[in-house]
Amino acid sequence: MKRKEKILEIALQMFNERGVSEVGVREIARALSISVGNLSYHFPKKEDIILALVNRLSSQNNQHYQHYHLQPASLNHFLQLLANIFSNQFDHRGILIGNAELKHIYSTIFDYQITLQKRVQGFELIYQNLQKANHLTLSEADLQHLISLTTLYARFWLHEAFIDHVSMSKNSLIEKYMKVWSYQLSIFATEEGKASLGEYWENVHE
Amino acid sequence: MKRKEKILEIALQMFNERGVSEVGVREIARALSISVGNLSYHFPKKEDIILALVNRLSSQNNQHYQHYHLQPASLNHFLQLLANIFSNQFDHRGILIGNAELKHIYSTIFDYQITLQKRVQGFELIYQNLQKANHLTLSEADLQHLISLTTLYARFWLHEAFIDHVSMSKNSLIEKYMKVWSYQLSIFATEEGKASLGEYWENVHE
DNA sequence: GTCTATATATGGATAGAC
DNA sequence: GTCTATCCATATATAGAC
Repeated sequence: MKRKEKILEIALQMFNERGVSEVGVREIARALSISVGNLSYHFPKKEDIILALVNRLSSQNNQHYQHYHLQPASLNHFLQLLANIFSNQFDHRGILIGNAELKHIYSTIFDYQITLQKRVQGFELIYQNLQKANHLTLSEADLQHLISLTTLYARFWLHEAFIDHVSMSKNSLIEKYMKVWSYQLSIFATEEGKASLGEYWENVHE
Repeated sequence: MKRKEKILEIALQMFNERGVSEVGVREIARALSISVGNLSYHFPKKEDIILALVNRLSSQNNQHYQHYHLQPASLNHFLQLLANIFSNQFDHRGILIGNAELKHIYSTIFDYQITLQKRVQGFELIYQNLQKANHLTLSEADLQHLISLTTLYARFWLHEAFIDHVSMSKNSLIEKYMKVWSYQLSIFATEEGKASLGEYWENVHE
């Protein structure tokens, strides 16, 4: 089992550096000092490697969501959740960006439409609870708007970051994109909510 | 010259349907009823085809920007500009989505950082003029926020659309994503600005 | 589990005749 | 401009020794 994990680790590193389509199975095997045959024993197809990495990303994100819901709803905690997800996405950037096979892979793992629905419903629940906690003030239209923008932003900030700001560090990038979203949330935040956003940024800069 | 254009037209159509990486030069040649050698005569590398399509997209978008600036600044005209750009992007979706080579292509055509700067400055100018025209009320922070979100949204709505809503028609998709952005603009719009947004949607539904 | 070797397929790119 | 034929690289997949 150790070997499979090592393969995933090295493969992800190479995908991150050069992109999925630019990395061949021979190169992965060489980087691991094993043979192609051996690699094929563990992951018969290259897609199986990507699949395993996608699953890992997905399950890690789910853990972050679950952890969030154990806490009282607050914009501070919500930003922490986003930062964790952003960090996780960054670490898997190789398989999330410019990956033509990804769509096909998603359709093989699960019903993608259901995944999307769950994502939307997840943010809906979070925002509704933030409203109940008196951190946000949202009309129904505001809520739907925020959900639409959130689902897009939380997925594609990484694409822009990776294309436009290659030279920036992981932490700088996450901070940059978190600040934009924090600002967007502050538009709909109560005074209590704004204070909670402030708490997040105080903790970040310690 | 006729032949080159025909190649671009068919290639783009195939890229849109199946993605750049899934379409081979042999298939393009077959669809055109010419030989691979002949195709290579016009475009020595597959990348040259993509490059030509990227340039076409870029120059068409520039024309839309120029046309916008000939008109008085208004949110109505700005939405029209966005709709034109969205439409153009949709038509070139094959080369904009899931295209691992795109980043490399951009770096070969021009200094990409300068292109980015121009894009940001372009939106800055547009928003500043909309403020002068009394359609938007923006603090400096609002302005920067809106620019950040715009540059991201105007590029990646297409990715989300293509991944999540494959079955929707071009017009429905553009309307869906335009509505979200219209709502975002309305947050910062004056009464006059909101009326101008309303004008746009009246004309759309005629 | 791991190796070497090889079969098979497919993709991009090119050489040279017409 | 257009063709045919071929080269070269890479991916999957498998056989069989250790």
